[in-house]
Amino acid sequence: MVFDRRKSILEAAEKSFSMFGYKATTMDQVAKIANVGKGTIYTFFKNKEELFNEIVTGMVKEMRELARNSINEEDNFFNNLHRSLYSVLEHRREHQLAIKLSQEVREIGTQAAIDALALVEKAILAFLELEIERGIENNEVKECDPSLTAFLMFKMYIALIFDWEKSHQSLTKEEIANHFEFYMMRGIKVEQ
Amino acid sequence: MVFDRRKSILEAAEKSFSMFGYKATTMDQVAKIANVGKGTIYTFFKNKEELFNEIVTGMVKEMRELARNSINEEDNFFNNLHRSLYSVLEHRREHQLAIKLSQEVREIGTQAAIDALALVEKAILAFLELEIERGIENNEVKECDPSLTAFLMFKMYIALIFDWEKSHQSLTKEEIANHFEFYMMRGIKVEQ
DNA sequence: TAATTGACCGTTTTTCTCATTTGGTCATTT
DNA sequence: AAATGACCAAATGAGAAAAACGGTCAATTA
Repeated sequence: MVFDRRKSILEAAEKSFSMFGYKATTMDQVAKIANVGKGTIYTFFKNKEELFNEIVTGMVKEMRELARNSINEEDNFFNNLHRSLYSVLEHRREHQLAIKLSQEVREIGTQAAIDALALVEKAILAFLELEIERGIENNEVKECDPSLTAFLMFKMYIALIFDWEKSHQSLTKEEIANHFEFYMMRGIKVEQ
Repeated sequence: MVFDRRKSILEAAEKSFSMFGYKATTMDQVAKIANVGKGTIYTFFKNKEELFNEIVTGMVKEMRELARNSINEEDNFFNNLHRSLYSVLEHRREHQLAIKLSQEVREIGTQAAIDALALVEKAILAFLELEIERGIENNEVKECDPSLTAFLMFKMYIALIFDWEKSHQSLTKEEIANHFEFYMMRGIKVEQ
């Protein structure tokens, strides 16, 4: 059984970035946690930023997988989309790395942390866009710009899950599903 | 013709807060611009915060008036709400004080600036809520929680006017009206 | 005598300096 | 050939000194 240095470095980095954020994580620390010399890190990763990207990419992949697995081909557009959006955003809300990076963006605005969270958002939007395109093809969703629709849908979920509870009691999963269905799917206008 | 010191102070303060933000505005500076002694300011306003509140309250009143004047009793819910929301948010976008305060919140997170913008948001939401209640009474809008509906409507407008253009070409007034009508009023679901 | 003022006060913020820490390298060791 | 940690220039942070701040009030003005 050989000692997999690359894997050890990645595990140490994930641990450290999750606990201290991007800026406060030092390469010396990662080396110590990983039980390797500092120079060894640089034989596997070009620099701190690339090591960080590797970790973030992994998180994004994980979330994409989660979203994919929430889709049930038998089920309808609305149920599928609600299940995957909700589970991804709940996962993100509880993911230590995502939490720490959000905090870092808020408190010191580290560029690398901003970029990482933007990457997560971009991945979610790309996933949503594909699902909306499928919805249009299946005639479950009206003709519309999938990109804009994904964008507004995402904003609505963020508003329902994260923003509303800043000034009101937080909503349950069922309430969010109902509101999503009411506002986004059916609209508020009384039909004449 | 007497010299209205209170008015002069208010004008100087508005100028200064708009140019430099809350934190970077000094009472010495306001006094100098207003052509009064620093002590005079404190005969009219308890402290810097209260002077600032006076200015912000004025801005909110101005926006409320603008929103009220956009409502035409003859017109329907959708047209009225679009006109007033759009004009208020465009006004806010171009209002020097609002711009400076947004920047200050982004860059240094001054509490007084955060509170001021929250006050503006609260006023807009209160206005929307009333209009939505009227819409429900007139049977133009389906039964729903006016508070949550106002909140989501506001978020959607912010997304369309401010957020979308961060990564795409900005939308025209007509496009925003159409998207608002499509997504919020009618919904994306194909009716069976 | 009522209104106005700016010198003044304690506190906060900014600036400057310098010792420490950082990301990254590379000659040496394994 | 792979791994290492002493080493380097650059970035950072602690701490002291100086400047600027909001707010007060005795002196001044009208």
